[in-house]
Amino acid sequence: MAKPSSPSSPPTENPRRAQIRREAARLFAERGFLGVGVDEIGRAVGISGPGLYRHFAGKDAMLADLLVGISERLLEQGRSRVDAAAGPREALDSLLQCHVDFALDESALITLHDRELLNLPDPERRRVRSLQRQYVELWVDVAQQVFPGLGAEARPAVHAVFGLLNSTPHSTPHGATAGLGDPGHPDGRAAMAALLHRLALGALAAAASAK
Amino acid sequence: MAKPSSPSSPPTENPRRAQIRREAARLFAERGFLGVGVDEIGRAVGISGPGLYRHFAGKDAMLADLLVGISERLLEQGRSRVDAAAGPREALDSLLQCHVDFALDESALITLHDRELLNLPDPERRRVRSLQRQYVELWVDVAQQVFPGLGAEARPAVHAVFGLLNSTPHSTPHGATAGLGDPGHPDGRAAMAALLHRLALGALAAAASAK
DNA sequence: TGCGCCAGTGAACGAGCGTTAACTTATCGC
DNA sequence: GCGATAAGTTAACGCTCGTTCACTGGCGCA
Repeated sequence: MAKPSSPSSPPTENPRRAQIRREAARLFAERGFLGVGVDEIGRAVGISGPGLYRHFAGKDAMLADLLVGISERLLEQGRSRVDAAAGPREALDSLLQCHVDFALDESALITLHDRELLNLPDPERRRVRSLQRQYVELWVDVAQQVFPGLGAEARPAVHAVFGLLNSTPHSTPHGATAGLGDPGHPDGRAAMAALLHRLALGALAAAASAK
Repeated sequence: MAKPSSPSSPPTENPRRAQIRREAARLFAERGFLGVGVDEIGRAVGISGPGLYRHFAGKDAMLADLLVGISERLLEQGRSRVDAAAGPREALDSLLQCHVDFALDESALITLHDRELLNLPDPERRRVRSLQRQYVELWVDVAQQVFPGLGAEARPAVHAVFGLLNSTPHSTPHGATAGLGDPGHPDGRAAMAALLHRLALGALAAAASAK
């Protein structure tokens, strides 16, 4: 009863747990939390259905683990980037690069992050919401310093930019880069990252100018 | 067996059907297609569960009706706006205004539009996908005319802009305008529309310049 | 060697859901 | 007035799904 609940990273992390996390994230992102059965998750990792309960307290616990994890990492990395930056402009670029990396490399988690909040048990949902709020706050502060013209529109503008950045999984279902060179080609990823960076900066700049 | 299936708009549209559509869209957007039961939809319109089957062939048919409807209206209105425009720049502004109106006024449908494609029966899913593809194509053509610098990045850029525009329901769950004046105030909506317009144009412009 | 634990299995349970069936009531054209 | 039809009702069926239970093979360790 005390085993399957885990602090975020015990000294020796069970590899099976990591495997389950990976496959569950992929399946949840593909067909939705309610659209995937535990038997299917089990089959994806080579064990069958109820065997998952040796590693997670339940299906809810898997989703909670994924969402709390991604929210914590986003906020933590975002903060460290901002702290390490020389000025607001560098901070914004660093935040952007960090978020784009998440969107491109962990698109499944990014998808879940704003799609499956509802299916979270109450305490974890509050925690994730709180982390998300702090992350937005971080962006709003930096954005207002770089673009003072934003004013009260900073927060909705930042939300919209998140929508822009997080849209990548929608247009490129499985790591393909929609029309930007060969999908598997490493330059495809770089081109997409650069494009997202430019789009986001251009959006914020436009929102801040011509009121 | 021939009654509950409807062409898009018979001369006299059953008001109960419209009511069911409205409530189902709201509930599906709030908690996901698989997260709401037919009893709940029935209760929302004042009848109970199986009574819905007098108006729709099944739960799937309700979702199909909603998604095909919004896809058709988006494409149809988009095309007529482009055809009526004097030039590419006016066409783009008109497309933007049209899409922003949809995002703000029918946020539930916009949410479903890219979230619940998976839960659609196969023929309707193909139809919706085809309509969406044509709608994207419409945007890509116009965007490339206004911003020739976009080149091959036009399509991913347009997808990203859709993510930006469609993010409004995420940040403002129920018609509230996150931080832009009073939520119910008519100016809140106008301010949000103008902001989204500027953000989208700025993003495209930035993507097209400084390659 | 034998004891205990870890990871996994298949069977079973209980709840919830979409759908169907049988039946009731009100409305409307003739 | 009267039968047909539209619009609901409740009860029930069948299936799926998350979870629990009893059990088992393998591995480390005294």
